[in-house]
Amino acid sequence: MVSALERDVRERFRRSGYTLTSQRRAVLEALKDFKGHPSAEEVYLVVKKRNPRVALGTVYQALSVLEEIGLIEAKHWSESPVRYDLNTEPHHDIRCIRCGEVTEIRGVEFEDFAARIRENTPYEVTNASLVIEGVCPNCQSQN
Amino acid sequence: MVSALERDVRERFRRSGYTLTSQRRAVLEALKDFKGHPSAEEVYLVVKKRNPRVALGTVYQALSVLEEIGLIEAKHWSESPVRYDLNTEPHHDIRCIRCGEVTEIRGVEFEDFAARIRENTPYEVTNASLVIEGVCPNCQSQN
DNA sequence: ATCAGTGCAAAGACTTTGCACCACT
DNA sequence: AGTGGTGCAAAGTCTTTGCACTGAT
Repeated sequence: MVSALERDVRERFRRSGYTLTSQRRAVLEALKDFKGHPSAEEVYLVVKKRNPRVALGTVYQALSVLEEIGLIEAKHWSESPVRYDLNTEPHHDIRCIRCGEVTEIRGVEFEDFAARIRENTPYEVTNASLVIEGVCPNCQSQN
Repeated sequence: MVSALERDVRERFRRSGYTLTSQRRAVLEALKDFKGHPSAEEVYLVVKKRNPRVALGTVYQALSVLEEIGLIEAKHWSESPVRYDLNTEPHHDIRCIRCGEVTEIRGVEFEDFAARIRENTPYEVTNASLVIEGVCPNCQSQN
């Protein structure tokens, strides 16, 4: 059976005009398998295991295409490298500023809030996301 | 008369243990004067006009100290350089992905939302902020 | 044959670091 | 004289770019 995600992937590539290449698919697979929010470098390492010929530059390019067509989301936390995740259910993540662990936050509804933003600006909003950082329970106890 | 901000500045430096040097003050002044959200480089250019001997590295260091003690806020939009603003009234900014213009969004209340976040995670939240991007009216009309 | 996509290396942008010097205790 | 801060340059990290090559229409 072809999954809904699979159909969505093909559909988005078709509409965008970009080609669904094996490298781009591999990046998507790597993101699917990766627990947490890998950086481009981390995605690259996973992808390279299966196909050692892929270049880091290609992974960057693939991530940028996948983000552009809405299949993945880029997270800009305050430490440097951009991290990515599959754009499935809307959800929010918090990242520990000590150890870097990323955890999902449940029970917080963002959509009404995003709607309010759209009502209150003449901009055409393309991205409204949360950056949440803190200290995880584990690191708190190590004080 | 010594302004409230001025008192706050001294107080925060005192509590933090950092020294309120002329360079750090100059960075703060530059941020006060700058309309919009300057990058470290832009702050540096302003500061250098008054004191040509300051180094870019010092500006980076000063910004990092000022952020740490809560006097300024760092904004991580999706294009690369971090941009800063004075941490005065809570407010939200949207940045045009075409021209880079930053505009304040009014009429959106974040505090209840932030409280919900705190309730729904075991992390000690140190930073919860919004990244909002879009296309400004001016750039929309240039399509 | 064409043309988007790729691999590779080199360049680029932004930021941090190391270290000698400085200024204030 | 000791300690945190500074100026400067060099190094570092993350990302993009140029270009020749490849692979699918």
